[in-house]
Amino acid sequence: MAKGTNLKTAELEKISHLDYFNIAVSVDCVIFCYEEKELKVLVIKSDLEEFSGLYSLLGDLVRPDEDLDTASYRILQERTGMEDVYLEQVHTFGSIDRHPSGRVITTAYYSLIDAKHQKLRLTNNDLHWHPVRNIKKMAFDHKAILDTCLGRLREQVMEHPVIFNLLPEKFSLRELQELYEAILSVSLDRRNFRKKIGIKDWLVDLNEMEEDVPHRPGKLYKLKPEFKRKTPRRKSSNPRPQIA
Amino acid sequence: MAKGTNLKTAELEKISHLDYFNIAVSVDCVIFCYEEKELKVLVIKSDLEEFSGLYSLLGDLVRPDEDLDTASYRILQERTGMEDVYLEQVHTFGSIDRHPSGRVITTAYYSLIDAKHQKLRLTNNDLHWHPVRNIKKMAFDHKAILDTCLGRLREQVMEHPVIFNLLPEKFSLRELQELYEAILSVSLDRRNFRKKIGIKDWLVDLNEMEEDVPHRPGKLYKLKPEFKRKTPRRKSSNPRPQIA
DNA sequence: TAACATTGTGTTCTAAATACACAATGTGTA
DNA sequence: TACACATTGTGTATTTAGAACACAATGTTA
Repeated sequence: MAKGTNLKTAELEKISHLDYFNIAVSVDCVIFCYEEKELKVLVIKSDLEEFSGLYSLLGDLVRPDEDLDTASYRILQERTGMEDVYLEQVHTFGSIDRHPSGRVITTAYYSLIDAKHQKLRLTNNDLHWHPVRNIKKMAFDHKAILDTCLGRLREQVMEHPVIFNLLPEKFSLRELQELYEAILSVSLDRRNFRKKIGIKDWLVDLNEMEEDVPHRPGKLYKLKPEFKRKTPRRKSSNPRPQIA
Repeated sequence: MAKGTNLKTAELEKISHLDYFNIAVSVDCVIFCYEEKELKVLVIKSDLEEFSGLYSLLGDLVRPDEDLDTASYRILQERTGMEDVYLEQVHTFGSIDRHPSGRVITTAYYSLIDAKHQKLRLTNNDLHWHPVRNIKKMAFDHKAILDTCLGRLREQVMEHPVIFNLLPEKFSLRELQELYEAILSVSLDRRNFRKKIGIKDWLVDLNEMEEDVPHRPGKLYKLKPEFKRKTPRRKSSNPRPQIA
């Protein structure tokens, strides 16, 4: 092993039934939605004795014939019935003792979906949307995974038009602002918020109005199509410098 | 597997010698240093037929009894002889066919070290520092790993005092600016650069001057001790909002 | 002692962030 | 039918950060 991952085929075969392969690989998905003015995450009751009563994230072992992105996409599809979702890898958690049954490393993804479009397989009623801010404790290291993904979401939200994956096609600026406030746990000045969103030039004015609201209706907007990217953004390796 | 990673011990044992464990887990380290006014990366000649003549990053399989972080730290120590290094996880690469000899997923870390303090095990003379901007092609998917890590480094450099891990304890503002310029591939205005660094309040003026320079010597500075963090920063999950 | 390379420093202009108030519109209800 | 209510839509003044830009002083080398 002295030369890194430059394993020769023979070497690889020699060790392939030894300890080196006794690490299982899984993915876990932090699937966010926005419902009742709250950021929620899809969780399921843990069926391990050790974690009885606690919730866990949705995950699965990675199959030998699928890559990590495919595995997380599969989980998302199985659970939400949705085809076209925003999904991004965040971090890999690999502590020795993170899984009580053996050595399992897991790669965490976060996903943003529109609550209205999802059709949960709720036949299994352990599966449900849980408000993120109420969650204190989870099975495994899933609370740490959730926190890390929430941190990443908060970073992304400032700079990239990802948040729209949580909203229906048409939305008012009030709904958008409430969503930012829910994710960031802050309150924002309405005029400044509108100015800033305006500068970003992400939205199209649909010339339609809200309906069925018990107050003066607001204009409806949608995201400009060129910003609808469901696949993970590619990080430019040549960003505009911010230093001097 | 329908309940994610909630594997019961029995389930785990049942599958533990089946295909699910036929995925090997490795780490790869993108170890940067700054030498001769260039950003360099530590590489080694690939010893696979398929990649003859190409360089690869330093990596190794993760041992069943070590964390991912521990594994990458071990590689770093083995190769550079250094004890106290900056190391941060970046991304996990899991394409099915990324390794010609079998299914190997790898978690990439990047590391920043001071070229002067390192004692390379150069007995193996395939191992060397290679200028990052010359590298066009590498073994495996290592060029993509390098690019991703360089992208992360560029992001970090703007906001966090990580760059100082590439410099000796004492440095001049010119050296610091040249390092920023090397990493970001831009040229910066000297007065604006100094103003911006001043605002950040990262440095201590040592009241010492450069020596042995063929021109007017500049003042020497060092990083304030409270910013010396070798361990990965913890991402706050409650950042200051930048929206409105 | 002159040419050279580099240090150290400040102002103006522009862009973005923040703080803040009032008239207009549609709904619900007395 | 008119009033209370909730919310929309809009602009200015202040502060803060970024960008562009020039010149005298210092130490080295030839």
